[in-house]
Amino acid sequence: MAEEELHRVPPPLESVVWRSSGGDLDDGPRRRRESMVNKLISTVYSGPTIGDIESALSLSFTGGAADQLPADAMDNNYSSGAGVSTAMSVLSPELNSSKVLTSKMENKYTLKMKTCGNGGLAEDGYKWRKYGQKSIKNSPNPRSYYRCTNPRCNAKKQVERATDEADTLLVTYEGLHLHYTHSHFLPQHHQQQQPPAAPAAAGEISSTTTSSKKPKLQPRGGPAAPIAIAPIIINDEDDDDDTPAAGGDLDLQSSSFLLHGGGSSWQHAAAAAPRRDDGLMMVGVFPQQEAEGYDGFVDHHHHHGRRQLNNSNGGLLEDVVPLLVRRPSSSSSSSSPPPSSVSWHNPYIDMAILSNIF
DNA sequence: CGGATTTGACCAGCGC
DNA sequence: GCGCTGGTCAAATCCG
Repeated sequence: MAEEELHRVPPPLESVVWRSSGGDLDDGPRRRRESMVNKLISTVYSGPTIGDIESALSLSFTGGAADQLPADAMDNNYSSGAGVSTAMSVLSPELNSSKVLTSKMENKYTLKMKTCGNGGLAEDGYKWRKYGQKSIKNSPNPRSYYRCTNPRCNAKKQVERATDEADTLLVTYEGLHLHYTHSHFLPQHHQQQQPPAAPAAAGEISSTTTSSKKPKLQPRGGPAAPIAIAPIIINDEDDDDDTPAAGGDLDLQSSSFLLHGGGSSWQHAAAAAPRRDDGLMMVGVFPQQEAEGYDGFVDHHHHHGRRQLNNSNGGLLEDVVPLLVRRPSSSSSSSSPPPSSVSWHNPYIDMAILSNIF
């Protein structure tokens, strides 16, 4: 099927993970931001949520703080290095507030993603099974329906091409993943065998996880190249038991992650992948609506004894930003620099968003 | 041979 | 009530 030819592996990501606002912040904003970041930090990803991001961003970026971001970071084509750029965009207002896309279902949000020429798709760390496809009225492109293969997970997603932008995909996620991303279960030693060069690693991932016909995150026959997809792994300075997460201590190689405070009530949290000629680029994360019934939600597979961050809005962070952002494994929790000025060098990251689309 | 995908059928919700 | 539409089911098919 032609639609499956598009499947691919996420492109390599550039280093700089978190852009500070230039390092000249007042102590107040800095403290607030550090507080925010610390809040986000825990040793093991324990399911921070959209609400976490939103609250965190509101602490750090409201009051015009976003203006303090580097100009390039404010640009849709934020560039963090030569040959690397990331992009974030806001869905058109009608789409953002679309009643069509807004479901009664909570935790439903849409990713607007842009393919970059290779016709490929990034993985999102989860394994999906297609269970239907429908032609949608007034749309030349069919909509595909996917369900998470995890039996205890009711997460679903719908994928369709944007009618106005041939290279743009609209991926609507619905429901919560009650488990780690697929890659989280990869043997740690696999992940530690990650080659130091992220681009090469990404290439290997691409070659090993992409087949000519039915590329899959984890092709049958076992895990291929170690994939470091991930929710944001946050380290809590106050938490000494900085034991490795399920995914192990991953060196973040060539990663790029950016939380961007939006101007609206919704703070867009986007994991920005570098643009690559043959890559796929996620251009935005847009919740359909604020979820309301997931207060107290705890993913028992995530917390590992760690506190569950406030989850007022529901929606696992990994659903929104399926990234693994973890400081280099060599760093201990006690010696790690304050995350507020996170600039991890040689970090490894593997962003994955889409899978099994067209 | 087992698992994933395809695809027509079926069902529910909604508007008229 | 009827028709339209979107979402899901499930048998057939495909593929490694």
